[in-house]
Amino acid sequence: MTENPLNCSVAMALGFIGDSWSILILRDLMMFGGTRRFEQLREGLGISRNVLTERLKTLVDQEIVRKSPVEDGGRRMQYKLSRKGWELMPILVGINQWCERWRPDPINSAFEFVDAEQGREIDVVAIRSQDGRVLGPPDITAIPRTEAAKAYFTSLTTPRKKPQESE
Amino acid sequence: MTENPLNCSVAMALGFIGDSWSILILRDLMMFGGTRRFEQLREGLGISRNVLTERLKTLVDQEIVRKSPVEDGGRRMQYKLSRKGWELMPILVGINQWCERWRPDPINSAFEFVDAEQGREIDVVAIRSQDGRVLGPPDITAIPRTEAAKAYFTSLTTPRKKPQESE
DNA sequence: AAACTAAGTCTCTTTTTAGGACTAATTAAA
DNA sequence: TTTAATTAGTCCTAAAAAGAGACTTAGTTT
Repeated sequence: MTENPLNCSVAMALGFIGDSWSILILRDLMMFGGTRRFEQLREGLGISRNVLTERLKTLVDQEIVRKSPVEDGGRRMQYKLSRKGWELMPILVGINQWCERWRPDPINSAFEFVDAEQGREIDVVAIRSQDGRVLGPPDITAIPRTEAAKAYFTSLTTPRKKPQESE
Repeated sequence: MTENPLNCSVAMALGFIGDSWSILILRDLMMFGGTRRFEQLREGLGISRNVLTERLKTLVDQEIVRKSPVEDGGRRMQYKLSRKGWELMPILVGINQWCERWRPDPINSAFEFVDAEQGREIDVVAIRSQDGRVLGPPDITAIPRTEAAKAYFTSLTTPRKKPQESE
């Protein structure tokens, strides 16, 4: 991926989590309490070492994951989700729920996230209004905040030159 | 990406939305009411034609996006989010909110999603219990549902052979 | 009818990924 | 305490994917 004219947060985030491995690394970390070691991740995901090395480096750079020796001064390393990393969990759970909802076969999912307290099901990850109503597509609008974003809206909304509405 | 030992929904989904372009294509579609045309997407995103063609094909295959001629029988095409596609919106909004929360600079984001009714701010996309409490990391547990997932848990939790706890 | 445009396709180059072999520093075992 | 194994990588090569841009073709405008 090169440059994106509208350099929004999403585009930025996708710079470091917008590949399938990074999200799966985070999934594995979350599934196992937030901490895993290099070889566990590699074996679990079936990712090649060089790519895992590179992905972890990026995640550490972004402070999504922290790297530290298992014992002080040792060479064994562990990778641990930071708070910032943990806060991506709604995304993961959201993807998981979306898949469940739309998968063609009704077999159960490999894993499920539950409310730890008594193992109860969690609610659906959704967009809500301030007063708690779940909002669907027509209820949500994207509004541009920066000049660049406004330009993005106006310059590209008309597919063909139709400058007749000049008022 | 090749195979992933734990073939969970997330891994599956990342097979078709786990690259940065697909998500950005969806972002653009969502920003513009759900419908865009090839050239608008290409120009807006700065993606090369061949890659856009390929991405759209995958999204159409997955029924996340629908392709249809602008006029019946015409060659001008439009790409339109399906319901399945729209339901990825919480993911997008979640990523956007996460970015806002963790960005180092306090400049405003390029765009923002708002409650269309009176343009009010929306609530944070979060994981909630059935009774509406926002759940944080320690309150959520991943539980394996399939045999494969259970194996994934047990086979990989111990980094080294420590078979002394054989009971 | 001529010019233009939209939505691709094709080709070539560069960048990423996959798959392994190899390595240095520990750690564990005998 | 010497020897064997393991961990967390690096390095190399082949294969796949992405990027840039020229070219195509049928439908649209002028």
